[in-house]
Amino acid sequence: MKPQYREIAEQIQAEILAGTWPVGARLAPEKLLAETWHVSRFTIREAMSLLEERGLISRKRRVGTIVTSREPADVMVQQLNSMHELLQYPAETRLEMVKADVQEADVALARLLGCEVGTRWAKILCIRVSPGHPPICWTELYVPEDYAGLSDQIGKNGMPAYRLMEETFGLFAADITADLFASTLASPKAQRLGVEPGTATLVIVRRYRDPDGRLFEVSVSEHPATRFSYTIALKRQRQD
Amino acid sequence: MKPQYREIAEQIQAEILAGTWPVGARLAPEKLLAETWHVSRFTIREAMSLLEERGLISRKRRVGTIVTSREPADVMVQQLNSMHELLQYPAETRLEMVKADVQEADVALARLLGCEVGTRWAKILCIRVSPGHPPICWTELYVPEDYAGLSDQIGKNGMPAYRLMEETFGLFAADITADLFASTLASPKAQRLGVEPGTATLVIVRRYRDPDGRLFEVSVSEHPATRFSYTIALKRQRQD
DNA sequence: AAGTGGTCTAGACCACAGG
DNA sequence: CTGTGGTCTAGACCACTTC
Repeated sequence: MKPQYREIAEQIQAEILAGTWPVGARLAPEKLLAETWHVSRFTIREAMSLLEERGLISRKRRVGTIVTSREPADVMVQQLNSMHELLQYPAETRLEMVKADVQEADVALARLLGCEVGTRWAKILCIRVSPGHPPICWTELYVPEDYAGLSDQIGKNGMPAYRLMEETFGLFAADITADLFASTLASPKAQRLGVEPGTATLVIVRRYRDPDGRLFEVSVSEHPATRFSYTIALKRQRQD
Repeated sequence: MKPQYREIAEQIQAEILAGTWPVGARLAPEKLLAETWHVSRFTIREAMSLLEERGLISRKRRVGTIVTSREPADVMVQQLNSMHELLQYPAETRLEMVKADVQEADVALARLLGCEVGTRWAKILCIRVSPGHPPICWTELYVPEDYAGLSDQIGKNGMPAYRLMEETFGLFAADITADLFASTLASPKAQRLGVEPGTATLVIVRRYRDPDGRLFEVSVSEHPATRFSYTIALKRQRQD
């Protein structure tokens, strides 16, 4: 037997899809809906929670319930036991610093980082190594000049750089984006990694932002082909 | 003012972390917890919902509430308005079929597809084109032999292949994984795409499984460098 | 038979956005 | 001031699992 709140959610969802309540419209208050459907407000609230989960409505205290979308969002969930899985490097690998300096963002760097031209960034060059294996990748870390002290911490406890930033400077990575594309490896880096210049590489640009959207770290990693692959696993839920 | 159910959830979470209730232990029934905390069962249930969301407990009707993890899972959510965003090809692009045949999985193919050696698969070769632009990528689709009829549908309505599979054969892609790595492009494909053989490419292998875990489509796409990049955006929530 | 979480009722008070 | 969703109480019945 299907619970009432599911039944009610489905019917309201159908009505939203049919356009009975267009996007932007305000639904009747919960109390009134309860009377209309001849159920208690509790049951209505359970139904509303379902619709909210699906991204169809937005509920605001003292304001009301607004229709925000006509069709349920297709929600894909990636669940990680720890953020480390986002990085996907084996635990025994370590980041080794090669060189650190400070530079002003020119047009090219500003585009890469997604920042303003002229801002000053600490640039930390590293390689990721694994005992008994060839190096995994070449990594360039960019952090705002104020956080240049990060370079002293690289490789500590095997922690990834963004975690060091969180611990050292009290930041929180609330929003992470990763861009992945193919390129070829320039000569000095190729030498460091022990491969031919011009080798195909997987480039991953990761950008870390705090809860206010401020960019506080960008890492650019170049992985020679065959040494690394990146996996994304997503689950999709049926809506009903 | 923090609601009571949040307060209670936090304290129980702290106790789980401290090991007061180890993984596998059963929490007191909701009714008893309500008495212990001097609140109604509703408030306890709200608290339990929070803990369940965080993956700390599992609730089963007529059985009880079991501790399933000591620390909250770091939940990263990728929300897509439609599954098409997973594919990330502009809407005006289209898949064009080049050739279709059937082949038996040898060791190499079985490894690529993540299937058993000896199973038979329809192999459909395609290129993804965009009007007025050079081709975007070379795509090889593999589907179980029973679904070989898919090849007649390729490019229809501009729908991605997995959607055609869903519509045509009543399947549902509940679980999708994507592997990304760099490679170089072999000669015949390079010619088709109008680039030099040996050009660096981004390879994306996508595997689609139905709710029972059965693999029903694998696509292998090779994107010449500079023509395509893949973006992942994740949000992380603080657990209190 | 006893005990469990899921569902549901019929109330209540609150703080504050909006007219 | 009114109306709103968020929080909360104190009950209830159910279907099924476990004893």
